[in-house]
Amino acid sequence: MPHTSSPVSPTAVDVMATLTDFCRVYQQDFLTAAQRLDLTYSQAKLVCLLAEPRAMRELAEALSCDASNITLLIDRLEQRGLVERHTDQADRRVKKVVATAEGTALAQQVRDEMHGVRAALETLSPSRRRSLQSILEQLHGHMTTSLD
Amino acid sequence: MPHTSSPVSPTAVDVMATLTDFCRVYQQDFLTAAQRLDLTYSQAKLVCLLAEPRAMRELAEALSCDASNITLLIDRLEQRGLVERHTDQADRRVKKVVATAEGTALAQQVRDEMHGVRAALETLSPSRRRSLQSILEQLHGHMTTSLD
DNA sequence: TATTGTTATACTCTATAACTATA
DNA sequence: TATAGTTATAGAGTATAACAATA
Repeated sequence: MPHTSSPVSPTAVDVMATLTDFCRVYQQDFLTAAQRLDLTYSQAKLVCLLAEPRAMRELAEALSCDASNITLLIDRLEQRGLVERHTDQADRRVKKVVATAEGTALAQQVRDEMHGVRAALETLSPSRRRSLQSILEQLHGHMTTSLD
Repeated sequence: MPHTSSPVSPTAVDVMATLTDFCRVYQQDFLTAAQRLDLTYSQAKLVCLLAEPRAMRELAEALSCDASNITLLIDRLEQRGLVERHTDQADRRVKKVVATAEGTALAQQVRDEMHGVRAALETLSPSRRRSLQSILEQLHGHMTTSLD
């Protein structure tokens, strides 16, 4: 049951186990960063998603949760002055959620607080970094297009 | 504000953005797989962690939540016959959680149900797969040792 | 005394269903 | 009639604090 690197190429299953371990550590780093900034996990995810304005419905999709939950989550972020609701004039049913300056700054702080991931990435040589970037883009592209 | 691949090597910040996107998709695939098997997110994580017996305390650490929460989570898994508690004879305060045959099989099913990640990994050439494996091991190793 | 696991409690997250306002 | 967002509610996850059993 090979789990680590071997002279021959690892199978997709081997890589998946490694990827699973890595994503667990990544997620933990994200959670810790969020908590240091007084954000729950979902709040931090929302703030980081709001690089540009998004409808409530889109945010529910991105968090893969029911749309009804977004109301309260955004309520709390709005009370903290991190986001604002703007009715879409093209379709007055839609509310676009927009990050305020504070919200945008906090999203950046979340990323900055992910010391573990950041430091680990700094240990990569430029060529390995380029390689990782390229492979992740291939994987991500394949996974998102296959969902359409 | 470069986000995608470019002729020069991407910075750690560039790669981090890509990694964030990828981990979000990965996590969603895991959640969907868990829900198809009637497991909550935390339950699925626990089941997948129990390749070998672990103390309640260790599980809390792995899920980075308070130890008190593990009690109810394990209660539910135990009621479904997926895990068992065994008092550690070396230290009778400790309870080791052990996956049953059904629990082990279900953990494997969770991994099998992650079609998106699996299919994406299948698109990698052997050399890129080997490269990804090696890079992830470097990153994971760096992040876990820096936490000690 | 310190540690493991449990219980009780309160807050947050999440899904479901019923409602409103717009389309 | 269909859709975007809201409200109400119930079930699950989580942290805090206090407790029993064991070390």
